[in-house]
Amino acid sequence: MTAVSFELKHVCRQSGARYGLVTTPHGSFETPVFMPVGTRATVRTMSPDELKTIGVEIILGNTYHLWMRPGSELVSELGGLHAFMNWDRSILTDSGGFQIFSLARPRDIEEEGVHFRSHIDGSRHFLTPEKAVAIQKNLGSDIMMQLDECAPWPAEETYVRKSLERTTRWLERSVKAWDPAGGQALFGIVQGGTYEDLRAQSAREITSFDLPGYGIGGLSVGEPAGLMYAMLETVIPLLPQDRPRYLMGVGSPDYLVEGSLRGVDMFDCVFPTRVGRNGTALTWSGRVVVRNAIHQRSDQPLDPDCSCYVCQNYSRAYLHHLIRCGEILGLRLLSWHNLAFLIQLMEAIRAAIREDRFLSFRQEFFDKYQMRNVAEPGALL
RNA sequence: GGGGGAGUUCCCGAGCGGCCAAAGGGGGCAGACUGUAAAUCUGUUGUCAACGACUUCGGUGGUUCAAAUCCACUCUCCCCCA
Repeated sequence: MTAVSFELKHVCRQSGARYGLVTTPHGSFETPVFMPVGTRATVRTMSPDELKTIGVEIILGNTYHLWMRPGSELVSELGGLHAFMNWDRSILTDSGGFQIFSLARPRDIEEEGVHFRSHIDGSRHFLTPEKAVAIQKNLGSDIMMQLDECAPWPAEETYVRKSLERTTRWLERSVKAWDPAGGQALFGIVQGGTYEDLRAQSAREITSFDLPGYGIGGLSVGEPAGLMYAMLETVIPLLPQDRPRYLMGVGSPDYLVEGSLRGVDMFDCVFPTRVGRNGTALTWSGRVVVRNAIHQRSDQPLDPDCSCYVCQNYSRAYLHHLIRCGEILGLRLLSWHNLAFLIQLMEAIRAAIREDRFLSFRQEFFDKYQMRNVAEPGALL
């Protein structure tokens, strides 16, 4: 019995998009799903109870950050990440692969692993595929990610090939370090930059390992959206139907719709929380920069069609004021709304897939969703 | 009444003959943010017919090729002594 299982429940007859169910030792959730990011054992500004109220069923933690502070042994000693942070639903932990991309320099990466300077105190550390598994074992997440190398964009083809092939070798080592009967799943990660042949090569190599799920990494790192969609169209047909596909680090509402259409089951992103802390709300009409002066006197909610606590209780004018003041409640309420909005969006996506009308839903969505900022509250009507 | 100090662009505050439309900060206006070194970062912030021109540094009048910067008078504020 594997720790994490996936059941493909329905394929939309109109679009081919998937609706499924993932079960972990900490519960089940329907897919496509959005997973809020809680890098340091907390989704910034949000309590676990609030996340539950919103309807969040799985969140992320980060291997690199929790390794640096407070340390994975300490988390283990206190009963694992679930107990430590008082979150009894599912947790997926990232391996530190993204930190290779954002923190390490190219020459710090070698075959054996990657050298890091702690961003906290500057101390030197060495992360290997085996160590990433060991740390995640201490954390006790439901889904562990392999240590991978996320190449930047743009990147030379030769570099991307070397990096994807190393990611495959790192997966082999990760699998050896992993105990499939230990209550935790391990996902491999497809890389390959924006080269179709390399993406296909990586997908074949990674899926040669029989795993509970597969991540698609190295996308949404600055490349045009069209390129990302093309890569998904290359990779996803090469992934097994009966395993969840996780598009790492995505994303914005439009990406979630387009990713779901192409067969992605799981998404995660810091976007809603970060952008919220910086004064932007996500709505059915597009992005609303509540920080902007135009909302100063608006008694309207962020989104009239949103059922979240924030939209039921606070005006744009008040949120504008809180953000302008730098008040903590402002950061919280915008994070809250943005997460709640994405959860509602995913619910709507799943419903449309189940009811075989996802292409229609997508059309309606983009008819209303402006890719640029929405200034006037009236534009919501 | 006597002595000393200060008035700078929305605010605070540098500048103390030319390289000054005037540092820096705040505030304002806008942009970015996608497996979180991000409650962060970036641009912009006198006017205009705008790679040039014009108006600004309490006021007025001077000195000088040239003044926010020097001189005279004047207005306002602060401190000390009586």
